[in-house]
Amino acid sequence: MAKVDRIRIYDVARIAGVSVATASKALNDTGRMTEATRTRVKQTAAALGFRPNAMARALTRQRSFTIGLLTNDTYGRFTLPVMAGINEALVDQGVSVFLCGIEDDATLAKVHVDAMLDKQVDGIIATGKRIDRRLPVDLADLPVPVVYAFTEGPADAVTLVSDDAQGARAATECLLALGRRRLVHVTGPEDFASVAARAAAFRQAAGSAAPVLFGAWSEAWGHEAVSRLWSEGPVPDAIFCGNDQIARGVVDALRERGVAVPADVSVVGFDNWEIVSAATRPPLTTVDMNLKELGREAGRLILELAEGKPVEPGIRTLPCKLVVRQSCGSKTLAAIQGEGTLQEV
Amino acid sequence: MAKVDRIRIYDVARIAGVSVATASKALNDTGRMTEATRTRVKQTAAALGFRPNAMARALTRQRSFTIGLLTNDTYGRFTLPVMAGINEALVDQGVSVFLCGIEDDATLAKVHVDAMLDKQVDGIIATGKRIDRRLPVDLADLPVPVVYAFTEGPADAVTLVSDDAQGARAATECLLALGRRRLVHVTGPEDFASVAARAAAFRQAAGSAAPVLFGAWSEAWGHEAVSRLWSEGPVPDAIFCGNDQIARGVVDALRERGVAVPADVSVVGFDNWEIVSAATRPPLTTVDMNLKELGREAGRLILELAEGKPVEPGIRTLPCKLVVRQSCGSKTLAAIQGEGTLQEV
DNA sequence: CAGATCAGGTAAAACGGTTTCTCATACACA
DNA sequence: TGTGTATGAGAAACCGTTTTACCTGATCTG
Repeated sequence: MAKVDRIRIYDVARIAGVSVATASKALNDTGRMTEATRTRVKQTAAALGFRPNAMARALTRQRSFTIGLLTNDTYGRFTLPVMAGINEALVDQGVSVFLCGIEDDATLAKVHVDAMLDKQVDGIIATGKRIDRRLPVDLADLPVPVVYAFTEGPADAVTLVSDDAQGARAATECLLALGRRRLVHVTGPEDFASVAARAAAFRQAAGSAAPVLFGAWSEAWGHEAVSRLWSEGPVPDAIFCGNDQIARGVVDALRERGVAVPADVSVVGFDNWEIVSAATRPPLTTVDMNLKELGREAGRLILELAEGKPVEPGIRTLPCKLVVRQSCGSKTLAAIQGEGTLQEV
Repeated sequence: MAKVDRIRIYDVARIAGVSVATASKALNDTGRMTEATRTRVKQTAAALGFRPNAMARALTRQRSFTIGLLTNDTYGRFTLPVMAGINEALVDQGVSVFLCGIEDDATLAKVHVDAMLDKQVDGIIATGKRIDRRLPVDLADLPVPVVYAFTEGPADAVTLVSDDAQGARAATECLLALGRRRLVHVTGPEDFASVAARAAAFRQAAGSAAPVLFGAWSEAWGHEAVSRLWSEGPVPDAIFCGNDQIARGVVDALRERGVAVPADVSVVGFDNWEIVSAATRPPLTTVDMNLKELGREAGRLILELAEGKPVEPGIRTLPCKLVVRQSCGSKTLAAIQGEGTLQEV
């Protein structure tokens, strides 16, 4: 930690032999001056390693090149990829991200939002772990723009979600394309909007009589569902699961029962949570919600809003893509479905 | 998004009938004035909802109340808990955190560090996914203090790591206390410092003849290790695993082999990665590295350094704690070991 | 050749606070 | 009554940029 005094624009100006005003304009490509002067200043600045003080700049520009990211997903399952995307979209615009983890604590959320506003963020991205729940804080009437990503916002807000229906349809159609006919959907709690959307899309593609089993988002529920399915009626030849944890439970239960995956039964998951989907034996074919792209889009949008550009409010739906591994069974599936939303790995 | 002009200290001063200077001093509890004046100003400020502009304040104070968090752990396994701890330590000090994800990309790292310095961060916390690797950027000679948490730093830096040896010892001693005698350690790649430290501690506690199997950090390796152990020499009655993924592979392999856990074999993991350890059947007894506490400590330290207080450089080791679930077998283990580093869940 | 235009540059005023000095006033003391 | 000293408050400088307004020559126009 070397305490060196930073070079100020004042130093650059003095050494380049111009006024501070000229130096500023030269460096920002504004104002009028000979090209010679401009390059001379720029070269001097570069030689001295001048980097403008962002605080001082923010003070006059009324723009801090900083945005706040609010999340209640402390586990990171959904937030991490979103964050990666946001960062990717913002880093080369020179925008930094304040990360604020609020765990469903309204007071904490308020503290963080206030701190962000004090620090003059140019905008806030709100993100969560559930698409149909709001963060425990009201972000309407803030003096800065807000983008909601993977969490519910007010009706007139800019909101980004992944297309649950399209993802579920892709999964179901994949199973049908493989020749499977007795499809079952084993999914999470019925009160999740995603659950309802995926189930509806499943039924639409697989036939309204296709069974849907609601339960918990856990491996244990996957196990239980299998034992229920195999003890009751006709056994399915394909199971589409509401998330990868359930799918893993299903696959494990089938193996223990001596049912071959994918030979006897095809299984498809949802989320593409690699830690689960890649460790399953066999690795899971699953629906990827493209959360990183969703984050990138959120970054782009908050930037546009921060720059005062108009952005159409409303809910934007981003497509999911099916990631084909081994649990569904085909190696030529990509050939069968020629869609852009499909990805062979 | 309501565009309301923020209240400035100027407004507070005018309405309270004092000068800006007095207002500032009143609000910051500095300078001299009658108590009456001070409270009047404070009340006015509160009534108006005045919140000082952090940028302006940082400009004069030379302190931004902002720190940067640099990480290459994009997966979040280790960074997330650390982050949570940092946040916890900093939020009520009014300090915000810039999150910078750099994925082993030196150029990206440099960009982020420069951006952080431009934004006048008061300090930087570097964190990673591996205790014996450095981030791809040199943070020595920075004009701000740096704390290294769960990543390697220069010898004269302030570094925080968890106590691998103590954690491994706790796990091994737990197995011994349960009456197990044929202990095996199944762990990750030999070139990890953590692996070496844990293996050494294991051997020290279990006897130098106790076998150690090095492999990968994966469930698959856990499977393979079991098949190797059960095909070769005498079978163990306790397996201490280098992480929870290996442990889960081990437990699954044992179940498939008809070996009862914990009746026949006790299994202990490492990391307490809940998504793995809690989903294992039976749930894993495992070593928790206390990463959140490590984060909290990192937050405290960077704060002290930022305030100019002296902090003894060197490596600080934080204790792990054993989290007892069902895979090791005892329900009265807590009674056997009376240590403070033990936690029943 | 006077007056208008324009190119190139600078001084000074923001931005919103903090901090250092200075200055009345009141009070104690000789 | 004159002098020295706390005390409370304000004026002004400052932090490091950007931006506005203005100035000075040079060129153009009629």
